[in-house]
Amino acid sequence: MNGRHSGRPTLEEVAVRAGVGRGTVSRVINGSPRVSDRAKAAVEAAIAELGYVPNRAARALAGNRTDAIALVIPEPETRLFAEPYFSDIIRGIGAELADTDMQLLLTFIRTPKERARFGQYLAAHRVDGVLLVSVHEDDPLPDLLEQLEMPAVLNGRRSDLESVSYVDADNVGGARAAVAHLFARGRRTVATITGPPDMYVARCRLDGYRQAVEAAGSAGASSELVARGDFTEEGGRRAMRELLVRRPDIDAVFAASDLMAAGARQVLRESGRQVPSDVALVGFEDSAIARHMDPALTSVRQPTEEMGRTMARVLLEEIAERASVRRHVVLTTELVQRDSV
Amino acid sequence: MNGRHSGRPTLEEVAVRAGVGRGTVSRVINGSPRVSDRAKAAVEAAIAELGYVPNRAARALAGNRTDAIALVIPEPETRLFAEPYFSDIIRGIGAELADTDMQLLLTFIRTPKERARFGQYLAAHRVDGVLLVSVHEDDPLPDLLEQLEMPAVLNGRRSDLESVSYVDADNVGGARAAVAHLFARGRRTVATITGPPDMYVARCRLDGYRQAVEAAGSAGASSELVARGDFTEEGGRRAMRELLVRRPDIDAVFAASDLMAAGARQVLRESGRQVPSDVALVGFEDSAIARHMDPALTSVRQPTEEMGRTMARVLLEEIAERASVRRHVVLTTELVQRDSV
DNA sequence: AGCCTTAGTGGGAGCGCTCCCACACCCTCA
DNA sequence: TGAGGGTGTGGGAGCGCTCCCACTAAGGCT
Repeated sequence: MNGRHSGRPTLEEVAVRAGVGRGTVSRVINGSPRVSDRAKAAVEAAIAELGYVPNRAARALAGNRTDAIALVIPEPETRLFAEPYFSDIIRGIGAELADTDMQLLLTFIRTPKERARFGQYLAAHRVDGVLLVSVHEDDPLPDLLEQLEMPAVLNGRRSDLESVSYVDADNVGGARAAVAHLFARGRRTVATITGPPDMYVARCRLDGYRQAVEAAGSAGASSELVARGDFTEEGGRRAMRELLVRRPDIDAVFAASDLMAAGARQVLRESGRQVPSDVALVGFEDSAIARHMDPALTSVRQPTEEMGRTMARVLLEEIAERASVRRHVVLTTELVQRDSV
Repeated sequence: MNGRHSGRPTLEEVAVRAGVGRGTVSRVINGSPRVSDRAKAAVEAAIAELGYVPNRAARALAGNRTDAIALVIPEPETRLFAEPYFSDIIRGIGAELADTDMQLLLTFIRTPKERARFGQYLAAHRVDGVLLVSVHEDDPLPDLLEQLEMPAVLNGRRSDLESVSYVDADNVGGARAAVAHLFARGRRTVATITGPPDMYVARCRLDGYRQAVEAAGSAGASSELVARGDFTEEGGRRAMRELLVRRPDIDAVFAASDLMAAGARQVLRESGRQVPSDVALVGFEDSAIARHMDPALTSVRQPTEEMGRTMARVLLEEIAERASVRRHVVLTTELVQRDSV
């Protein structure tokens, strides 16, 4: 059944059926304006009658393109895959691609070997473009992409100076709003648990915290109130313990991720403090964890699905136009109020 | 830069460089045994020197295959995407595919239009095989796949009679173990909150519950102790309320999903009951929610990543051998004990 | 009327592979 | 010594498209 000639109609057969040439059928399929209405109608009828579907491989070979983009997920993040954050981004990407006939390739990069292989993929132009999630500051992939002139869009950026196109959330603004909210609720001693300082996103959230502290006219951002975490639950616990030692009088904590907030809450409870009556708590990301914490965690939501959509849209634009104009998009965040503050 | 001839070496160029014919190079690349060691070495050297990477499109066109498989995610489940369950499955699939040069295509099916389009994809043989997650009983896709003789593997099955290849977890055994554990801890009145009865997985978990109840020599599975949920948190709340009305003396609940367990716990707390002292609680899936509930939820873990790996492996086998031998794999589950029982 | 444009069209050439036939070449055996 | 089998090999013929050149027909201008 699966023989050499599978009986599927080809463009040539459509042409015969429609009584036109191969070129005309190709033009109709690709939406060229240089086709008469009569020919177009005939071709469309023939396509419908025959149930013709273009052969992707032939198209790719002849056209020197692939109609496929890769979504690259580096190893350290494959865990994060479980987060609504990622899945929403992917949903967004999928939604944006639905009307296209771009294919979405999922690519995990775990080992240096896989990284090298992916480099070859790129060099061999097996995809028309690349979507990169959660890039680290020292990730060489974006530079490789740029060098190969391969259209690419990052989710987040590596630094202020990011040159490759990216779509990011307003981390500074989100953090600022969260901390401002704590002050507005009458909290005075607002601490923060940061992400790893070598991650741009972590620095942004810390900046937001500092801005809010300053705006509140508080005694300036005392460095005693800043503890370093690493975006993990355990890191959140460690940082919280540290903060309680340094400043037992803390009455609010802004954690730069929900997971760290969860860790912090455990430590707070162990120390006999109630949330929110003794210490208010705000997280970042608005993940499932936030909703299911006790009390439910107030957190900063990023427009994740929209970010995914935007990433895809931006990439498609970059692929469409040959020239490589970089695009930088920053989407606003929103504070989701629950019971922890 | 991206011109017609991109300067990438072709198989022909490799042949010239190695001083052999095109056919020989092809044979080396495809691992044919009918090549002399001398020729093989020469070709491999030439490939390395030139940095040759086969052109996928040309290969697909000439070989009538695609070296790609699709992972299909139907709409109602795109939300579940956020669950570790899915992401682990995908991770497993990715891991298994890493050593292959199979590509993984992500395909969401949201609308009937998209479903139709995907049918065309299949008919046009744009993929070599299909991985299907969370199929519903009335899902026509598996039958379509079978009819098209397209290799396919389901995650879970539609019924006992499932004919298409599948990889499933031992839902019956997992549920049985969970409920047996409740009895072993001295609970007497063990209720269950089921999934929707039109889902095979829900029926399996209910079966497991019944088996354990019978084995415990309890007064048989009183239908009073079985409440119907729908795998959602709200469904869990509703079912729990119902159970408390029918049997206020319940001292344990087995929820067929963690999300329903979370809903149940809320209702239990509202009714003034403590978990686990008054009522013990067990979930299913071992999701992030389970770990972050208060108290942490004892739950049945499925070997999700292993399921993903197995799905990919089975699919690759099915693609490799032309004949369509169906494979049915059931992997064991494990009770993860936490604080809710 | 003659010329130039433009819209619309057909089909050759080629994209880079795999498949497979034909052809050496070597060894065996009678 | 010759027929009969392997092995290993080269290269023609496609796979189904897109690109582009050549061509026709219909109009617009002087």
